[in-house]
Amino acid sequence: MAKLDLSTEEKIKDAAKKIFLEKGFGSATTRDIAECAETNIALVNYYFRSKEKLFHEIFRESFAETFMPVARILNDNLPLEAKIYKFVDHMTELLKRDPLLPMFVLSEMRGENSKMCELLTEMQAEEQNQFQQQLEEEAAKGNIRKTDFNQVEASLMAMVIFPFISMNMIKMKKNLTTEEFYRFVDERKKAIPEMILTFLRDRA
Amino acid sequence: MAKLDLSTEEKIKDAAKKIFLEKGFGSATTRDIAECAETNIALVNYYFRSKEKLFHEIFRESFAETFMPVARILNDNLPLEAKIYKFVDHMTELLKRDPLLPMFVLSEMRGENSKMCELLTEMQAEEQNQFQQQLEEEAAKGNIRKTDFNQVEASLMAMVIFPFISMNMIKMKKNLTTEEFYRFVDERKKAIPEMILTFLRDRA
DNA sequence: GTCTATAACGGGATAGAC
DNA sequence: GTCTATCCCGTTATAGAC
Repeated sequence: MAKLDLSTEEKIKDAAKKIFLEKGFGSATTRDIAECAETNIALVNYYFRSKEKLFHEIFRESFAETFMPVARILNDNLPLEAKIYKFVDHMTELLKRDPLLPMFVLSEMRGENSKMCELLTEMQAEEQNQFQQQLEEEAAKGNIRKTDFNQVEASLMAMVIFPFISMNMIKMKKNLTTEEFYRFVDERKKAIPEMILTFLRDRA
Repeated sequence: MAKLDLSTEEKIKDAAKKIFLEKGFGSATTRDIAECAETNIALVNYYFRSKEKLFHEIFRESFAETFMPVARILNDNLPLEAKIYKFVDHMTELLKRDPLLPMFVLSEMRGENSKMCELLTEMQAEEQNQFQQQLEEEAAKGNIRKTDFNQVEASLMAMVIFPFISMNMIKMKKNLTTEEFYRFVDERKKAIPEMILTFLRDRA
């Protein structure tokens, strides 16, 4: 059980991630986190100074270090079809490991929340949208339909991410176990690229 | 200004909806709500007994009375194409009036939250999926491709709802004002049915 | 119905011993 | 680094005057 050998700091961070992802900043308490990490409140503050600082660290790691690298697959140098399949596959696998991540990130950005927004703007300053360029070039060559890039991008992201955001609702409505839900999103690894590519290739 | 003539109870409910939708249950405080309704905490509790009771009332109204009726358009007796266009159009208009609604509903269902889940199960007990039957019939007739209904439904919902859940992120990333964002989702009223229908009609 | 005042509680943070 | 005890504040909820 390697988990028991983790440093206290790591145990607290793991616990904090679990609690924050489940409850969000507002509903999570430092007591929850301390208890879940099998220590006490004083140590949480000893290592991280405050609940807010701890939250920021979790948020940054979850978003910048976990989510963004996968999102950047769209900027890889790959043929269109392979790229879309790879993106959907990798993103789905990431979200299966961390299904609460999208809800966590997005729910903390409600109401023009200043703190998180700052974080994000600095993160994505670099972005360069190789994907947009690729779609335009393929359209110019007549290989695919001419489309509004933003619409395609939004639909792609939506189709991959949204099922995880509404996971509990889907599981309830369709009466699925977690395994069945994961089978469902695994099937989407094929269904989503199929829909997008069928649409793109149908030159209207 | 009809708003000033509202009964105190209505003013409190309106304020509560605004605050809860912005911050979620955990981060919203009764003080916020009272202040926003231009009264005091005592009156909030006088009319609604507790913060939690007030929340439940808002949640039920938002979901059952606002969201579900539009979702049920998929069970209307309409030709496939007209139905999809109507659904996307009505849902988009609903969400433009209440852009925080999906985030609100879904974020309160994290972590297998028992309270909200009960509410939802009783609500949707009736559902009968005329839409699924319709897709199967059209496929049998050879008018559209044979598909997995759950995948199509998930993609449709995702494409309509997800942009509102990630509204702040989109606005920031693409540097959009609220008006520009609304123009973006208005364009989706055409883009989404187009993608779905192109896919369905392409008999693989 | 509406307000002021306050009780009762819970949460974040810290002091200080070890 | 770790723990116990405690402070202090914000929050919910209510009692009681008007």
